[in-house]
Amino acid sequence: MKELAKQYSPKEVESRIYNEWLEGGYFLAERDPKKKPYTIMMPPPNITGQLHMGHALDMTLQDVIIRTKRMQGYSALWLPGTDHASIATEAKIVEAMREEGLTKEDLGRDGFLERAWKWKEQYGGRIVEQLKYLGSSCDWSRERFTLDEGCSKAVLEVFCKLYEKGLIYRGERIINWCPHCHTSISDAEVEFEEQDGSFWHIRYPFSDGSGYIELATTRPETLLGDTAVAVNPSDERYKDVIGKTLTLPLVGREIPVVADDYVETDFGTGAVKITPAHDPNDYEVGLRHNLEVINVLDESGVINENGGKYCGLDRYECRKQIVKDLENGGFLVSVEPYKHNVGTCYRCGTTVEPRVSKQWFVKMQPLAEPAIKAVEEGEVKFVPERFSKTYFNWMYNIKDWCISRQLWWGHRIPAYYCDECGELVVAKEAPDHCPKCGGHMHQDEDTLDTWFSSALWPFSTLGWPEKTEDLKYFYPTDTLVTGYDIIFFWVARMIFSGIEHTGEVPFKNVFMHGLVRDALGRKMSKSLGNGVDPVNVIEEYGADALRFMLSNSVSPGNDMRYSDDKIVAARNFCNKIWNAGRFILMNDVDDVEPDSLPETLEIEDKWILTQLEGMIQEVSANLENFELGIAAGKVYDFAWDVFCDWYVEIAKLRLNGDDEARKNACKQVLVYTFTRILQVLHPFMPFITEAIYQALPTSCESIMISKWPEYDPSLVFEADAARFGKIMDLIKAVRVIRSEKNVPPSKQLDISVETAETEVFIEGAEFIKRLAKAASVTVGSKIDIPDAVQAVTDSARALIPLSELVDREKEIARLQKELKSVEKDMAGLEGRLSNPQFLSKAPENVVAAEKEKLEKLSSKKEMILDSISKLG
RNA sequence: GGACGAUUAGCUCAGUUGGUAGAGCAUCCGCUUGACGUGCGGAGGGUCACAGGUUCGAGUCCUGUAUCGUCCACCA
Repeated sequence: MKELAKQYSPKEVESRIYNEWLEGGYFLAERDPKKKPYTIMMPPPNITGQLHMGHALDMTLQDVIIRTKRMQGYSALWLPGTDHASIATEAKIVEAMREEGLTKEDLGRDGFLERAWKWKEQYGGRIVEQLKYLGSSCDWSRERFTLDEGCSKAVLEVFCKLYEKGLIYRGERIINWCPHCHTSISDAEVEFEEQDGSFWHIRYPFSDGSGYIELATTRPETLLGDTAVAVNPSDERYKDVIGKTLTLPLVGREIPVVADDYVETDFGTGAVKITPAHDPNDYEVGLRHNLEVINVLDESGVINENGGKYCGLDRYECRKQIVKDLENGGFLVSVEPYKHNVGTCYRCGTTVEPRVSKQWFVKMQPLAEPAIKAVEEGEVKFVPERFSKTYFNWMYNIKDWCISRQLWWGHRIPAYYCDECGELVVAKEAPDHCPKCGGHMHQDEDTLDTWFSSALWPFSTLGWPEKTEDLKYFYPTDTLVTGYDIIFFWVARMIFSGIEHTGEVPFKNVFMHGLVRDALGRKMSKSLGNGVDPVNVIEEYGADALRFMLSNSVSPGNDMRYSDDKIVAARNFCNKIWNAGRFILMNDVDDVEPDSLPETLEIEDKWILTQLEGMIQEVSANLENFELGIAAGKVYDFAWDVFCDWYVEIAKLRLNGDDEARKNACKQVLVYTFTRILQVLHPFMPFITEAIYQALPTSCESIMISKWPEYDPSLVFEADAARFGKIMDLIKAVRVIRSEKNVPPSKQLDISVETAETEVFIEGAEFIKRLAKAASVTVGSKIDIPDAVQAVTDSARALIPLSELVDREKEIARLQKELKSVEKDMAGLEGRLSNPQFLSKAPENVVAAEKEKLEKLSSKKEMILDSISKLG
């Protein structure tokens, strides 16, 4: 007989079992032509990162799905990997270097990259190890890294292909510049944040001395780059000044007044200073009016030589100085406090500066169109569906994607320029010399946006652009699991990339989840210090508890809260399962034939099997529809309330009895049912279910490769289950009486059951004895016991002679109260059933169900009335 | 300015196609019950944010309002 400890201790089993899985090779996905593939690509965590609750949720959901599919007979591939996260990683390395007094330039590009790779070796493995603590069943043999050889090859291929098609171009545009990260960032990487600022009203004098124009700005320092003032052509106030010349205060530059529809007449003064180099709208105006573009900021946000005497001042220092000078010069009219949205860098939070510079872009329009269509036509489905709206909204208004970054850590842009003639060549391999003049060529200094390589993840990881066997078998993938926060960054870009480069959508389903917040609903963040480290939680409560807590409280697309209460509840559930297993094993089940049922099934067996089948059917459907939280809840209820609290308690009757045949039959049903509970629970709680499974008599060496239980209608016994339900109802009713009358469990009762269905309760007498603590159970169609307390159900009433406890008045009052509630329910039902509209319009089965309810209630009412009359 | 989400028991949240509300935790009562006190049995507690509408019937569908939250846009 195998024995388990009284309490489940995760630490003792988790690492052992994970290693067994690894050794068994169960995570490896084979290209089995007899099986259907099911593929999930893991959203690659950043190499710099540590596992946080968001990862834990994301990974748990993926593991639940992939484990289910694997058990369901699919060739299930969950491909893991990490992301080089160019900007985030480079920032961290630069920061570390700064503590040593080093800059990037000190090391040079090669030296820096060497250091970055070392960093990757050092920290890249950490998060992977943490994924293993969680129990993640990824195919580690296929682990990838966005900067590895294969992914880099895919990036080169894509870049060159898009360039040849004219979908990648280089040009001078206004882009978002992060003065802290020293790089351009894409529109998606800018986060807007409401800030308190000021609105400075300034007057720009006309050059001919005929007065001035008043305008307002939130960024006075950009005045240094002004090359015009714009007004709306239809604005009566400024009709006569269009075309006149102004003298830019402090600078003295002559700038024109131009007319442009972009200017709103009812905002501010109706006149706008135009700084083409440092504002996206102004840039557009500048293009329309052929204005000069004067860049006044350097890469750190410091005023450059174009700023004249302000050169060398930080942008905010300059702002103060300019305001002071404007005031002294009499140009400042007024200052008002002003709340406005300021763009910040999503990585470092620094206020971004729009800046004109030469960058590489992806032309989005032609790529977006088929990607929109794929979602519209349901080739890619969002779960929940509403996120497709977010997706469409972004895709319909898409702008070209700035992909060049002034960083070193990343895929270097495969563009080469001739030192002599400036000729540009884009090629996978560096050309020896200029094809035009034979001159020496040098490579573009910039690298690509990290999301450029992530966008290729679903196929670059399978070997694309080679037509590998893996690619043929596992692509397109099935489901992407990720948070709604990266729809733009990643999901959308994977969709158009997949379609463009492979001709197929990269995945069929996008299962979105929300954020894990703290117990108070706040975002977990470093600055708040409210983050909960999943590794600590695993150490304290076990990976299964964490996983179950996360999957039990998830609902698609919604945020969730982490709380200690929930994790404790999940831990307790683990313990419950553990002890159920322990109980079964204590009953000497080694010889039980696995996966078979006894020839003779008793009523409680038929009942539990009926319940089991229903649960299997529902949970399988819920999992199929990505309703993981509902699925987890159902297994929890079934395992705890149905199996442990009822079936196991009743099983003890046979297990403690002398009839060996019945004993063995009971063991068999116990093992059969519990094994299926473990299997259905396994995707959620892989470790504990494996530990118990291996101790049980089974036909498979590991639960994770065992066959998922399928709904078997031959094990559904509705009539028997209904009869058993009547017995349960009576037991519950007696328990209520016991509790209300404060009858201690040690006091055994003599219970008489009066019922029209005597055979049901004769069959259930033993159950009633055990679960309602009765010394004897007498069943009859007519029972007359004076001074009995009565427990009434739909189909029977239990009479309990408790003369010493019976206070007639109180008992009558109690019954009267119950009568009232029954009558209330009946009134509702009768009302409906006497409504001709209801009878004619409601579906038949609904009407029949209502009638049945009413019949039950009315017989219950009769019994209560009878009880009252007997007492009175 | 636009879009979306949330609003259900004291707290955290379920509620799958409309059939008169559920769980966990918390509270209260009882329990040395031969798996488990990380447990067992029982109880109390909700006019499902508000106002209309559709329907025989609405927590569930429609319209509007309020509060909170998120995303997008960015009027200088």
